[in-house]
Formats: sequence, structure tokens, C-alpha cells
Amino acid sequence: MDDRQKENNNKNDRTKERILDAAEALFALKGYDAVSVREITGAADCNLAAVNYHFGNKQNLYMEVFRSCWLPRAMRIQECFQDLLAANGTITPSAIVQSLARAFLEGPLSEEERKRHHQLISGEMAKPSQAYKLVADEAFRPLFESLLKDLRSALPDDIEEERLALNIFSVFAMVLYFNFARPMISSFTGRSYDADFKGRLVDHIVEFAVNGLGVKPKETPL
Amino acid sequence: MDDRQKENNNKNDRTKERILDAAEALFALKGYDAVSVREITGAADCNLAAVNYHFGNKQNLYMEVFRSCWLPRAMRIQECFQDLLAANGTITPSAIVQSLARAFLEGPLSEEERKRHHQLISGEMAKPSQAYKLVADEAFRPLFESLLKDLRSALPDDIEEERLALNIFSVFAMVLYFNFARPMISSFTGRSYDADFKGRLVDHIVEFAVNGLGVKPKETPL
DNA sequence: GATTGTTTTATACAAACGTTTGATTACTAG
DNA sequence: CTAGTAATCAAACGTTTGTATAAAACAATC
Repeated sequence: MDDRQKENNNKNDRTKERILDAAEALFALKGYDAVSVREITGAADCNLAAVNYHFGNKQNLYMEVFRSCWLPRAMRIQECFQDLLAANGTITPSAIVQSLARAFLEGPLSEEERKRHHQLISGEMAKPSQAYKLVADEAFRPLFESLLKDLRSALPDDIEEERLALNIFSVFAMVLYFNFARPMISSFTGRSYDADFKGRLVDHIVEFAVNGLGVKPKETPL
Repeated sequence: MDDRQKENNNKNDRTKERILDAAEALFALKGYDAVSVREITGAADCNLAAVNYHFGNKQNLYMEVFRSCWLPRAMRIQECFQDLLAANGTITPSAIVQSLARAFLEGPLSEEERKRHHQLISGEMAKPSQAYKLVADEAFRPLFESLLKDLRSALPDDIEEERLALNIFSVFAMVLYFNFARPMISSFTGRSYDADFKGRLVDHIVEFAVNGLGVKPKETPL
């Protein structure tokens, strides 16, 4: 019974996963409306009707891309952040910011994955659909809460809650912007996003944000 | 001759401008591919063929929206920034950041205009088209250069060029993110984007960024 | 008032869209 | 081998898409 089910799923998922992969790549590249079902099934090398058979309709396929492609990757990034932070020993503001920046900029994703990941969410933030709620609830909110907790423990107790939130958003802003605005940043600085430059960016983000937090907690033992 | 020309243009531009306005609103709301020519001409209350008559095709209309709607507004924002900065007297880092943040967050645009403006450029950064080059060359680059010059004069001479650029990007990151991610920020903080909150955001950006710049120039006369 | 050039109109077109259908193939279970 | 289920396929559905066309309406000049 188990074997039957498993083999069955494997067979089913063969084209189903090819469709998901092709759909994700195309949706990331051109956006939902600019991609046709024929384009997707063409890239996935399967029949036109396969999308409706496996996913019901185009919208469901789009949602499924976020559910089973985007979210797991977001989880991997977040786990990478947690690991980096844990490996850092004590939880200081600079350790938090650095772990976050590294997880996003040079984290577990391949360059191709990072591009897809970032382009998908860019499209969704520019023009939110149903997928936005999914992503906000399952990825953004938990990461936000986790950062809130970490930062609260690393900063003096008398800091107000709203200021804490704004600080987190500001760090987010930099991390996401340095991913989001890659073309512009590369063009204006004349530097490509190689390992060197990404390391430089991480250093900058850490320095800028740690100063920006505006408090000198225990991490400066002077 | 003048009158004839003028009246002629007025007549012509009547529907032409209605189309531009409707197109901008719809493109901002739903993105290029999700908007049909029929939808636009319907909203502009004119004939279907008017788009092709006045603009040649849909793509040209989209470009014209950026050329004659978006760019002038970007100029107004930038002028507002220059005015605020000039009114501030001496050019200090905090004056620069504050002027920039205020120009973008509470600047010359109405709330509706700001929404359109930001949504149009979000879509273009998420999936760049020909319009991106126009916007980068005519708006982003000049503002960037202008900020570079101002900041250079307000910071010590020994600061390296790349660091200066990264600082500008970081300030940009915050200013744009606090516009870009409004839904998320409102949802997570429970605050709506009223005058109060926007003032709070400006203060936060200034404080965070000025500390982030990490140097204590003449503006702290202590 | 006829003429000329410009704008608007109704209509048509082929192409592309998402989705449905019914036949056909592949595979499993009895 | 046969019955039955799941997956694939070619073909077609009815809409909607962007664009083209040719006639009508309009405005200004002579």
C-alpha cells in the first residue's frame, strides 16, 4: 500500500513538479499576467491541459508556486539566519544584523534561486494577490516576531516597542533593498554582485544598522 | 496662429489627457499586462481606437505615462527636497536625510498621487521594461548624484567614494521601503499612515540614518 | 458653402487566451 | 487477461486581446 502510494505520487509528481518549476521561473521572470498556460506547459514539455488537470486553473498553480516553492525557501533562509546567530555565541545587535544580512545576501540559496525568490516576492509586493497573505502570515510575520524577541533581549529594557519595530523595518529595508535594487546599485557603483561586493555590503549593513540602532549595549565593552 | 495652435492642442489633448490619466491609474493598480486597451478607453470614456490614434499602440501609451506623468512628479519631489534642504540653512547630514524623507513621505504629492507614483515604479523595478531606463537616467541618477555631492560636502573629506554611495543607498532603502511596504508595516505595527505616523517615520529615519552614517561632523558642535 | 485636415466612431480581424471535452494511453489490482 | 483508475493527449470551446480600416463627425480656411 505504501509502495503503491509512493510510486503513484512519484509518477504524478514528475510532470506536476516540472510544471511547478517552469511556472515559478516564468512567473518570476515576467509576472503572472504576462505568462500564458501554453508557455508554461511548453517549458515543462507537457500537454496544455496538464495545468488544469493537476492544479485546477492558472491561479491555483500560481498559489501553489508560493506554497511549495517560495515558502520552503523562505524557511531555509530563516533557518540559516538562526544557525548563524546561534553560531555567533552571544546575541548582540551586530550579531543579529550580520546574521540576517548574510542569510539573505549570501545565504543557502544559489544565485539562480535567490533571483527567483526575490523576483517573485517583488512582484507580489508591487501588486499583492492572494499569495501576499500567505507569505505575510507564514514567512514575514514569524521572522518579524523572532527578530523582535532577539533584539529586545539584546537592547536595553527601556526601549519602546514601536521604536523596536521601526528598527527592525529599517534593517529589513536595507537587506531587501540591496537585493531588490541590484540593477540600479550595480549600475551606479559599477560593481557586480560577486562574493567580494556582497561581503562589502554585509559589512556596510552591519555598521550602518548597528550605529543606527543608536544604543551602545554590552557589545562595546569599552 | 498661436490661438489656433493652442485651441487645437487643447481640443486634441482633452481625450489624450483623459486616456493618459486613466491609463496611469489602471497601470498603477493592476500592472501593464493586466490592463486592456478596452479597459483604459472605457475609463477615459472614449473610443477604443483612440489609444492607437493618439499613441500608436499600448506600449507607447505606457511609456508616455512615465514620460509625461511619472517624471514630472519625480521632479516635483526632487524640487521639494532641494527647497527643504535650502530652507534648512547649513547642509548637514541630518538636514539632508530629513529633507529627503519629508519630500518622499509628506512631500508635494497628494495621497492618491503618491500611491500611483510608488506603485508605478514598484512595478517597473519588479519587472523592468523600457521605462526603467528612462526613469533611471532622468530621475534616479540625477538625484543620486545630487545627494552624493551634498553628502560629500557635509561629511569629512577622507570618506571613500564607495562608502558614500552605500550610505546613500541605505537612506534610499529606508525612505523607499517605508513607502513600499506600507501594507506590511501598517499591519505589523497596527498604525495607519496618517500625518502623525508619517512624522514619526521621518524622525526615525533621520535618527537611524544619521547615526548610521557613523561620523560626527560639525553638526554636533559639542 | 465647399474644401481640407483632424479627430472620433463603429466594426472587423486574426491571434492568443484560459478552460473543457472525450478519446487514448499507462498502469494497477483482482 | 480483464476491469478500472489515473494521466496524457489533440482538438475545440467561447472570450478577450491588440490593432487596423474605412466611414462619419468635426473644425478651420478659403
